[in-house]
Amino acid sequence: MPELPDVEGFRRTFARHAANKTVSRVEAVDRTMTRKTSPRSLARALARRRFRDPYRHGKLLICPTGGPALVLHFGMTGSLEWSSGEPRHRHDRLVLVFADGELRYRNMRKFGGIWLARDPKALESITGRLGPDWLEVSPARFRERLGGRRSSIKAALMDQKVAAGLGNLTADEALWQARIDPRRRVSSLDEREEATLYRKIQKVLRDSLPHGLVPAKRSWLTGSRDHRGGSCPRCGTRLERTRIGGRTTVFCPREQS
DNA sequence: GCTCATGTTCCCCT
DNA sequence: CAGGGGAACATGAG
Repeated sequence: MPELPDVEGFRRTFARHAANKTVSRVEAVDRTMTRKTSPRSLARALARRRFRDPYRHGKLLICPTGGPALVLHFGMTGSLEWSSGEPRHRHDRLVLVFADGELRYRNMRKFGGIWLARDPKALESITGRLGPDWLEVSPARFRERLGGRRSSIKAALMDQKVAAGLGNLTADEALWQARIDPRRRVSSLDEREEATLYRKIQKVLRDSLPHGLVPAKRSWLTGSRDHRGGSCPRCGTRLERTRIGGRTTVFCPREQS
């Protein structure tokens, strides 16, 4: 699931249950998921620390303590679950234990990862490869960062160095709403199309935020993309699928060309 | 058995 | 060097 709206949902979960609270201990850390640290170092560094308000950069969730910060990436199947009694799940890869319950980082496929940033410089080494967060980037900055690319527009939107947070679903959705063919070269878009695309991306993200996921709305591409033989919610044309950047890409061949 | 999956990275070509 | 294709990663679901 995790694209920007999903991670924003996880941020809210963390803020509600873990921020301004002290972790009593850290358990069940899967050692194949820790990056540049080990389960033991992580547990030692976080135990008895008090979390501050978490924030998000693209698909990364950053959880500062005042000392080290916990950084989570959810890959394709990650989530954050609060529990005050239910048994743990087999895919829980990290458990933060608090006095009133547990916050569990769950991740079936184990893409993504868990980092410990001991100082601002270490944090910068984790986030530094990402472009600005999509909810913060201005239209001018977007155009500037997009400029000069020779790739398809969809590949550029998925590239987290341009701006961070879009994924396969949100990229397809915004391109469909903007009526732009995902296969087009970035250089072929005119100013008006770039402006429309920017607005649609912002709209897709902002409309999704309250749900904490990208909703499968009937009026959106998301509502039809999963059915075999699905049709365009606007014009009824049979949707087409192809692969761009290694990912399934769904679009309306009539309106996006 | 087979295909496909909302992410990222790395290798090999062009 | 930029970018595309494909594979890899790990674990399912249908």
